[in-house]
Amino acid sequence: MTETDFLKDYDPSAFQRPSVAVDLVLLGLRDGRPTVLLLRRDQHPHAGRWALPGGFVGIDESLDAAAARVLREKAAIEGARLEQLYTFGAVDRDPRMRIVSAAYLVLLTETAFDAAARAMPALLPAAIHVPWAGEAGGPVNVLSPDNEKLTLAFDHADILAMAMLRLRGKLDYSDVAFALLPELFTLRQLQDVHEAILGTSLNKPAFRRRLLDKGWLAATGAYEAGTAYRPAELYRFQRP
Amino acid sequence: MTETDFLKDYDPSAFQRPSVAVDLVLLGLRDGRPTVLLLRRDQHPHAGRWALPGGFVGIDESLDAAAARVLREKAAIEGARLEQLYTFGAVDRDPRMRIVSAAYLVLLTETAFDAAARAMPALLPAAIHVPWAGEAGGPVNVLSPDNEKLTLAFDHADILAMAMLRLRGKLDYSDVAFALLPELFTLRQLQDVHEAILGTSLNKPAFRRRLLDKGWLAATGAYEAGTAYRPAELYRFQRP
DNA sequence: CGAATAGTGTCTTTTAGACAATATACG
DNA sequence: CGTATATTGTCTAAAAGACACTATTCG
Repeated sequence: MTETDFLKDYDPSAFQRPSVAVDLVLLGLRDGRPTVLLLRRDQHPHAGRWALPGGFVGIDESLDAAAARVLREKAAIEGARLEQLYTFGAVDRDPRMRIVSAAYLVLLTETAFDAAARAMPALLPAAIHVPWAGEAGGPVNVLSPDNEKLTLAFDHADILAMAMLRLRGKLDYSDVAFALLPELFTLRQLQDVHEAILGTSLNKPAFRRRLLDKGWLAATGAYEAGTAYRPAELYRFQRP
Repeated sequence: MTETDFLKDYDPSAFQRPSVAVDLVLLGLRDGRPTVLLLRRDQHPHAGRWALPGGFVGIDESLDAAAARVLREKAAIEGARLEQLYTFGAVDRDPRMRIVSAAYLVLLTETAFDAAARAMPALLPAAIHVPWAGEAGGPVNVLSPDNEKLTLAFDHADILAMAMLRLRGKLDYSDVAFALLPELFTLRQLQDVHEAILGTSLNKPAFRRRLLDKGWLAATGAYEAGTAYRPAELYRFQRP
């Protein structure tokens, strides 16, 4: 190792550093479709485009803590589950300056999603349409409430595509689906969540069997109310 | 948004920034066991402990490019496949200064692994022992060639544990296993790789059926040579 | 031929898909 | 009772596990 390398390793303060940021994918389901909360940029660059909420990471703040803070500041949400997704580090991803950004995924129940949209009127709930491009995933379309196709700022479309892909991949070995549902839910609601994330329809008896066999579901004996037909039993998620 | 927030968003150069680094998990198989290449630290902090090769990310260098450069500089490897693993951003993960580090996984064939170990004598090939702690993964043990348990520097044991977990998770829907094998390989070698990563033994006929049915394998008609018994046919990996 | 491992056949068990029958609510 | 959906039963098809049998090479 040369002297220069040595110094470089030991005194990186002598070198210019990238800024470090976090970006949040706030994901919920609306009308049975995956939906994300976006902020409209009104400044250069990408003025007029829609962006994921984000913020810089403080020098005394872990990545996770920064994500939690941004969640609080920009969406008024406390204590939701944050999961790191991927870190985007292309040199030119932000034309203003070099920013390395760790993307986080936050899964919201319908209640939490609506509360955030109400508390922060600047947040636009935009539906995500995932064209079925095979297992590999692919670019996603983002639609405004008026069904207009939105253009996202920076590389945020890539971030969103990765979020959807990750979600699909984790669907049947993790508890992500339950993070999108309220405490009590019916098996049909659970199946709807799976179908929305996968973008396919599933066989009902097989789905029930499979999920019940996992041992993650506890029947409550209570039933949904206010339906015009036979009410479904309510279940609760319970760690295996 | 307050004036302060506005300035903070627009002029982060006024704030202290974390350093950004990459750390590499250089993974191969030796004697049928997962093995990682480590560097011994001889400076404070964690002097005497073993660490993953790593380096700082330049201001004009993407994360991926930095990982490729470190791979070249510290392991003399060109053009291997790099896959981003996770970004570690705890405040105190390095006592010297705030460093956010993106961990990358590099899968090496036995040939490439040995070449790196020979080209860079400082690199120690350390066997990874993954105690079977269920699907969730867990801490891993790292053993020197003399079978002594090594203590890793910083949070590098966490990084390694995550690498093994990721590897296991991707094993049967991606081509990771083939990245650890030479161009031509036997089905038994492929099964050995799977067993080493999973830490379990697999059923031979079922394994063959499953892998052949994926359509990723092309029989070459050639056979291994120099065995004291019936030679196995050589296969090649071929995208589906 | 004996030893060692490659490769295959087949039976059983498990899991998933299809489809329909039964059950229960509301009005 | 009619309608709409929940829940279950059952048949079939596909996948995985177990185990043993045959095949091929070396010396």
